[in-house]
Amino acid sequence: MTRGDDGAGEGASAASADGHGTEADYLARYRELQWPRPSVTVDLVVLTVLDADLKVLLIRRKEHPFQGAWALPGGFVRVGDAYDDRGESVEAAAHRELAEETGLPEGSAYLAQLHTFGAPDRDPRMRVISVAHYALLRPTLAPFVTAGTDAAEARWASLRADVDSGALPLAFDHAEMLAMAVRRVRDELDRTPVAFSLVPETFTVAELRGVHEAVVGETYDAGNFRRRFQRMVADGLIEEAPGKRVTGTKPAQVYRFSARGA
Amino acid sequence: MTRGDDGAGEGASAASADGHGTEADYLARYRELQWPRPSVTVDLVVLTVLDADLKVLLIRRKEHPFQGAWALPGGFVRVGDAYDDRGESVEAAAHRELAEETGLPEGSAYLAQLHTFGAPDRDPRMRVISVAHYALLRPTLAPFVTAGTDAAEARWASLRADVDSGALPLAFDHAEMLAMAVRRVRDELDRTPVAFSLVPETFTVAELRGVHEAVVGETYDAGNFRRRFQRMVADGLIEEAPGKRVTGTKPAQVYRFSARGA
DNA sequence: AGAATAGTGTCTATCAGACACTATGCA
DNA sequence: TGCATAGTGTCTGATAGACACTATTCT
Repeated sequence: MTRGDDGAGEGASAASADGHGTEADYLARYRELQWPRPSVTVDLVVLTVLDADLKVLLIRRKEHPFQGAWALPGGFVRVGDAYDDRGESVEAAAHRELAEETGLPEGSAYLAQLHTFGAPDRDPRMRVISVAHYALLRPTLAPFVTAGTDAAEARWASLRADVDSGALPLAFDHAEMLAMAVRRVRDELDRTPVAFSLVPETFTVAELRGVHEAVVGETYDAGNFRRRFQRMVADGLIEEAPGKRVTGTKPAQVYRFSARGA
Repeated sequence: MTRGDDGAGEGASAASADGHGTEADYLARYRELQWPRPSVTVDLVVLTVLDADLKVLLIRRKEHPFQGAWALPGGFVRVGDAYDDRGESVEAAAHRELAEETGLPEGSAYLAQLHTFGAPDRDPRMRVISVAHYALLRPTLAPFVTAGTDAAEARWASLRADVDSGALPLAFDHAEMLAMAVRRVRDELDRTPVAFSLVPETFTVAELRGVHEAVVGETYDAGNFRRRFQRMVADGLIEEAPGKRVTGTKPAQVYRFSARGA
């Protein structure tokens, strides 16, 4: 790049090409300058597993564009006036939106940044750059979600049955965001403890296996999966919890995630 | 979130609360509205391996703030007027900046998005959200880089000797970006073919091993690494290239990356 | 008693790590 | 000739996958 338009760098060289003067002087002069700026939003891929099926939270659009279509929840990052009031961080915006869209208190779900989508025409109204995030919600909390959404219609859509089939086409580039989120979660499933964000606080071996199967989309050998599970117990990643899970058959031991594990 | 400020969604509900009318009408009215927007930049963590040492490209800042400090190269994403002229995509901005900062033609390096940094005060001048990327450059191209950078002083800094030691403190939140980039590359090294972006077009077993060692920061058993290498040959990921690499001792077979591999 | 799931054992193939070793070209 | 590096062989332990099997509880 040429001098004068680097990122967080020398953007004010047109106002202060020599770079002299105090920093305070510099900042004061800096505000005189204005370049066009994009709107910045966060979009959320909120995932859970219900009925052994991977689900995503979708909102029905009431406005143009894509009126009536389904879309990922999201919202603008609040930037205040961008100078004296700087507004919220991107992370804070994502947490705030997640709480607002689900009606659940902040911290109810695992939330992480996914990817920033910045194609010039991704929103027909104007230039919008969106920082996509993914959130993993326990199935025990999922039923409470729609209640929290004010006005807008919301639903848990099945990835397999509703989205991949094309029955529910998504607005904007949200299909791409969703696909990337699923790919990411699949990838992290075997390398990070994300799976524990998709089961109840306490869970059985079969329940954890069910989450893996729903996310990856194929079945696992129950015996082999149990051995992996046992290793996690041995490593201190998982610990026994009191009680048994009563099903229609032999009750199963319940476990909980142990944060102090490897 | 509440109606009226969702991300790429219903931002115009204040102007068109009923959602009726044609989409064209809607877009026309939409432009009347303005909220404060952040500046958006791309920052680049450009990495290479020289002398068995992981290096990062740094630029010396000539302006406030952080005048005289070292920083990652970067620049604004061009958004045109954000309406009729939408400007470039974030990816295009990253590629453009990489070419401008290095003086190398586009496509000379592997480039991927890393993470978006959006703390409200990360730039003291104003609200700036930066989409950080990382780029992996072959060591054979690295020496040509500084020549391409106009005016600004640039250097290949050693991560170990210059940055981690604290000898070269970085401006803004660039240390965090750098740390995240290194973590990411380490992570991908064994799961993706990124290592092939850090060796010459043709390379020996020892050269590829050297890249792994420089990135991870520990030595590998030569014999064991060779077996991994051989498996990649067997899988078609790597193929023999003509010629031998002449060193001070026994010449070594050279190989090349084969894109059609697994 | 029978169904269904919880939970165990075993065999094989693959791979990482440790390490001893041979082969070859240059100084 | 000696040395440094290229390149090979072997052993062990950890793990994934396939699959057969036992144990326990509910209906």
